[in-house]
Amino acid sequence: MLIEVDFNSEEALYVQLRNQIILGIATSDIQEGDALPSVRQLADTIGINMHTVNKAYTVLKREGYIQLDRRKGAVIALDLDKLQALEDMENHLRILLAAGSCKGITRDEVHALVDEIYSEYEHL
Amino acid sequence: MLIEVDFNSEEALYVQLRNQIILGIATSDIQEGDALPSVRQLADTIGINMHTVNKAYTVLKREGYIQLDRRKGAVIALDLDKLQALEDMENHLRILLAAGSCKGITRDEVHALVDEIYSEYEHL
DNA sequence: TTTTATGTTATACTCACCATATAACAGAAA
DNA sequence: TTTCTGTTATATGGTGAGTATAACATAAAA
Repeated sequence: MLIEVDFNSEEALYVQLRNQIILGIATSDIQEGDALPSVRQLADTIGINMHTVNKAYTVLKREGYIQLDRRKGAVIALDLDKLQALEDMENHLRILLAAGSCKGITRDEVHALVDEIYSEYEHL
Repeated sequence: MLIEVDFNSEEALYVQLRNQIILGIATSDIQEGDALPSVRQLADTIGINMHTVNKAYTVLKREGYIQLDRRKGAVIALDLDKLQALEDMENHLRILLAAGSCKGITRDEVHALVDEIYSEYEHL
């Protein structure tokens, strides 16, 4: 799996890593049981510090996306706390949709966007 | 319009202000042409520094939600750059939906959430 | 005119977070 | 034993958040 980082982005590096790995899981680019590169290896590949990768992995572990195994490394292991996920999504959507609504984005247009994006996550 | 702030939140105070004002516009709590409190007045009301409110207003101005008038103060004035808004929403949704998809949230459940939230923005 | 309130700008300070650097440890694989 | 792993600790430079104080030009109200 290819992981890239934008050093000019306002977003923290470890957040970019976290997001890209979540995207990789959603698009089935990496799957349950697959191992991610070691913190030192990934850090060396993209040219950043080991601790930055470690922080991304720690966040992903806390959020229930991976488990850290001393033998296998960081392994994709999804913790399906769906209620929590729904609550998180609702909180984020409430702000995001409010901003869109102010800008004239209709409910139907949001539905179309959701369909378009979700179709990227279902081409099994 | 009631504006509250959570000092224990991880989110920056000026971001909380920005979000609440956008929510206020979306729910028609405040409307085009309405004036927001002055930076000093709002800062005094919620017990924070003037510059923090000023930063929120500056962001809202840059994002096209208000215009700052020396006579009327901060006035709601929507700049409908819909293309930019759609692009922003798509970028945010791509991450948000990926996380949800990993957690087992279906496309239909997202649609239901969108409908539920949008209905709060349309009870004119 | 004087007073008051406005947005705006400048500077400086504390605090927290980000990213880095170096180092060390215990456990497991080669 | 050697090597690699995750993990932890400590320190440093940089950046942004929030506050504090101050000053300015403008415009409304007295």
